[in-house]
Amino acid sequence: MPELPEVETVVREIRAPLVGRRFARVRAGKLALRKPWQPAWAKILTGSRVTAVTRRGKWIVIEIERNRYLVVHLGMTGQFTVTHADAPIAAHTHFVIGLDNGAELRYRDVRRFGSLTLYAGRAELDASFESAGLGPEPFGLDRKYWRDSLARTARSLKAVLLDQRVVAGVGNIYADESLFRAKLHPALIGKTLTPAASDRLRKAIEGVLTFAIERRGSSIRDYIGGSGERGSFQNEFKVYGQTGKPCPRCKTPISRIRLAGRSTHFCPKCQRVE
DNA sequence: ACAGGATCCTGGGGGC
DNA sequence: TGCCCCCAGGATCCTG
Repeated sequence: MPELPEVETVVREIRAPLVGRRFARVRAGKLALRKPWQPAWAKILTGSRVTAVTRRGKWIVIEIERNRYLVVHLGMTGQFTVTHADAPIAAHTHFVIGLDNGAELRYRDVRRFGSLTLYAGRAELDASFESAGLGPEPFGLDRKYWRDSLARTARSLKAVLLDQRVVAGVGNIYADESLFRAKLHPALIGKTLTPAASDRLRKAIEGVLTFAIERRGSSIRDYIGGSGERGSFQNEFKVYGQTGKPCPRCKTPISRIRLAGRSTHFCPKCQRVE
């Protein structure tokens, strides 16, 4: 579910209630997430103070004193919230971390595609991102890097946008919305783009993500922010999930195809194959 | 190198 | 009400 705007919203909303607090109690559920949780990690976390909360691509990084990093991925249905301890614990809640002021950090994930992992040190954290080949953040992307990345590949633009090694943070919603904004067909082959079209796409990604963060992300089914409230960018979709509805620019019905293994939405008239 | 499919999971919605 | 099928903000592995 969550792509960069949703993850960024969670990070912004859990940062204030977490930074400076100590983890007082860590309770892990029995069901496994995508990466196995080591029971020993609970002991390490207990009593430790949070020093920072940041984001890298779709990953949440919670920095803890003594050089530990709790890294969280929300998968498709992950929810990461700070709530009052007396709030009822929803089904599919896999982690409850009590804070020293009585609040609770909770991780809920219906499909369990997400993960929580503890890294012992910055080097280990960096190595994990590096071994995955995680690409640069989409904001302030180097123009030449982006042009070259496209010029080098015979893959479709949709496939490139979804590839976290090329650019980190874009997922299915924002790939489709970015391609619409840039007026580029999702099936266009990277190496066929003109430099101008490449630049247009780079700026479209930034524009769409920035706007989506302002709207606190998209809440379609499961997503909620760190404070538990829904986002509203789902009300701004131009093409994602708009199959058959009129294109906001030219009124042509929005098409839906399967591309790079994912549902792909676009305007067959505005987004030319060129 | 790349496309496509399967996999990990659970739940919602539509059709019958 | 039940059943079956398809769908879902992701990542990764395997085959051809």
